[in-house]
Amino acid sequence: MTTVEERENLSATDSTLNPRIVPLPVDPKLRKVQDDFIRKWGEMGAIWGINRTMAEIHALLYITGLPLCTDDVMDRLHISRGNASMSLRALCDWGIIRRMHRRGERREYFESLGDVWEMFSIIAAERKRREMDPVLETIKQCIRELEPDRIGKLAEDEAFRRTRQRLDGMEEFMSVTNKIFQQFVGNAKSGLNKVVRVLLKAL
Amino acid sequence: MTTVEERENLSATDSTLNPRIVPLPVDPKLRKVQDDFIRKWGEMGAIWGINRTMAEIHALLYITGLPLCTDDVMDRLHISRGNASMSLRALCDWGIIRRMHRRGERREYFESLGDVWEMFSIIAAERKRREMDPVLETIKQCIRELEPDRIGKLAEDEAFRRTRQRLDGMEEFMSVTNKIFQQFVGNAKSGLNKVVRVLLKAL
DNA sequence: TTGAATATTCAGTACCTATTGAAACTTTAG
DNA sequence: CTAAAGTTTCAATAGGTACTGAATATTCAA
Repeated sequence: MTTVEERENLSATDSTLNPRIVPLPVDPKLRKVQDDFIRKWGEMGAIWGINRTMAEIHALLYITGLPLCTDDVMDRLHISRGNASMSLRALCDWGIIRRMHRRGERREYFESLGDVWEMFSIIAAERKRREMDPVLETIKQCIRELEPDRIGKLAEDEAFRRTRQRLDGMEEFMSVTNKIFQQFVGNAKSGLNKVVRVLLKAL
Repeated sequence: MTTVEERENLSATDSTLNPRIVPLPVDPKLRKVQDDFIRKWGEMGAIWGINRTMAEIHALLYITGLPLCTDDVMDRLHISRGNASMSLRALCDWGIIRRMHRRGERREYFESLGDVWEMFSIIAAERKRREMDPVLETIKQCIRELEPDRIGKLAEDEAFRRTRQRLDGMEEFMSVTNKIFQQFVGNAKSGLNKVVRVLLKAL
């Protein structure tokens, strides 16, 4: 971690060189709260299907509400440059953080989306696409392969009937779930979206 | 895997000893369909927060709709006794498969719940308890720690205000989500439950 | 109580994912 | 163009989770 010292030496001797927008040292009380949040968010990355480091970086950007650069992230979370770089890129790919250029600055900054609803919509959309859609496709394929014209008189066999029944149950469930996701994901640009408003009113 | 042969030799010489309720060999067409389903379900275990083997065992029990014993599972999925035992127990703990005794039989059998809605309710309830509740608790704790009477005049500081704002946004989101889960989980004993019916009507 | 059938546990290992850190690459100011 | 700043890549490896299979425990019929 020589980079840190180097950078701090530089700022000490010439504070206009490589100035970070927000110095990392922060009021200890605030910092504790932020760290608690970051830790928990990291542990719970599983909910998102995201690994710990990615979750922590996101948590840091979200909770501070500031654009931070790679070095800020490295310093605050004690992770390597490579890790920070890859994870930041992955978060950008997900679309829940964004790159930010500052006029006249070389360094790139990253900031989190501020709207939680939008963030979760994005995540939901992506996971639906990656995880639910393929399963639904497989199930439909399975049902097709068990259609009577493919299996002939075996269609009456007990084992076939049971399996087809189970496939039907699963298909119904996933189709309905899919539709709901679609809605949630579709009009979710900001704030409580339609799905949620409908539910809150009705319950 | 000597166990398999031993067991099969036994059945060959004395078919009343250790009879498995359903012989594993199954019509190849049906078997292919079941295997496709099992494979995909295993790959997608992540959705559930469950590992591949557990997901595959569950898929097998679900798709066949039959009570199977540990050896059936081992043979069909080519996994070790230890693995089968641990995974079956974990699935029982989740509550999505059940142990079954057959009168006059020593061996234990396992069968999957048949109602997909009930299964997912159970899973949702468990994940909410394990994953969402602790995060919400942490967030509330963070908000408490940033209350003006704890941090005094710092409450007006820009950094504090931003962090508090972010915490509030997250809290709103998670509280609402939590309520919806609660409903889904509460009255979900069977079939399309209230939450889903409300949504389907409204959308 | 005994022993055969069955079930569970767990130390060791295989396998896989995440992380590091140094080298290679890119960009821009001068 | 060159040097300095910044970014990305990737081989090596650390670290963690899942799996095996033999040892141990449990159950039940006789």
